Amino acid sequence: MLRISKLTDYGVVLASHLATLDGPRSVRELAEDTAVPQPTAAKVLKALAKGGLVTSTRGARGGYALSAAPADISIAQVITALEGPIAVTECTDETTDDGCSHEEHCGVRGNWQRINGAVQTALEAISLADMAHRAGGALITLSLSAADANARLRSH
Amino acid sequence: MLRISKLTDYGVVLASHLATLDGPRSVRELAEDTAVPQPTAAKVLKALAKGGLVTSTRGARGGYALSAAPADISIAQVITALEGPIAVTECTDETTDDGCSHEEHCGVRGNWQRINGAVQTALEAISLADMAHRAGGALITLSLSAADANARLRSH
DNA sequence: AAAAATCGGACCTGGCTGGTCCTCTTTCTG
DNA sequence: CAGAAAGAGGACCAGCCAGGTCCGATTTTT
Ligand code: SF4
Ligand code: SF4
Repeated sequence: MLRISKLTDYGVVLASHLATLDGPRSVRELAEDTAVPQPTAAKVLKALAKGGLVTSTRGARGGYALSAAPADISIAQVITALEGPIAVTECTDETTDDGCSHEEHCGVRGNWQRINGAVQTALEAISLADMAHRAGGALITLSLSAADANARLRSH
Repeated sequence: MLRISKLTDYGVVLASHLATLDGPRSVRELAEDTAVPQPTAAKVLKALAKGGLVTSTRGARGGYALSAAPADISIAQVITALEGPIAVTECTDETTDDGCSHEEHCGVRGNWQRINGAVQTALEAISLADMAHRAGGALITLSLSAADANARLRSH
């Protein structure tokens, strides 16, 4: 299924909604607007705050707000904040020194890492501003071109 | 993490390895070559067979072989066979009539579906032949272009 | 002082993933 | 024909983690 977790999805929803606002809002308000259960929304927002994507103000009249302009926050950041670095396969996760035993004699590994890179690049290119606008903004298109591929490789 | 399951990964490894061979091989042989534990490899190959990606011959001297040319099998097919249709979010899975309650008033849904489509297209474009060759074949490149995006949308 | 919020956890539970094993059936081979 | 080799088709289990709830402490406003 290649699915992102539901919590992450909520994170994107919450963040995108925040992108349409200016000032900080309380969890209750945000939860109501997005139809996400309050406790869950709170958990997600806490994680986003820990990731530095949103800023929180405590106390009465406190709440959450984006820490940067909507166009400057990518959904890749949201995903990373909620569920760690993007890694399609186990071996593409550089943080944990792996669990995949073979990795040495695995022929497909290199290609997976390139796929992973492509996905990551794509998600990094999509901003909250893009997501906030219905049917708006940039869309990923994928082209398959050996020339481009090699160019990309050489440039790294 | 956005990760594919380990079983699926093994499926890709096994299928890619099969792509480098011509005749059918037994599970034992394939497991040894790829360093995948035999019982697990058997399970994976059974799933691939059910998905029609590999053909099996029973009895002594039996085994598994690809059911088509390596260039004609995409890793998207492998993933689909192992873990169902590609669905980045819950609402992009058309088979199950959803679990995501809101979906109605969810502003980001449309964009997710486009992302999903892009990922799917990308994975469909990568063949086993590509994966089998180390550092070989086509690579996905991503371009962000509103014009292309709209063109793609209109064409659907 | 009281109310409104977030912070930082702990906590639980169900489902799923990874992995094993066993029994049947089919086919080849001697 | 008999036995060995190999896949088909499940059942089965342990561990993990996602999803979700809740509570006490802290901070700020009123
Ligand atoms: S090394 Fe190979 S088998 Fe291991 S996670 Fe990477 S692609 Fe999968
Ligand atoms: S409808 Fe919205 S909240 Fe539900 S799965 Fe799709 S993107 Fe996520």
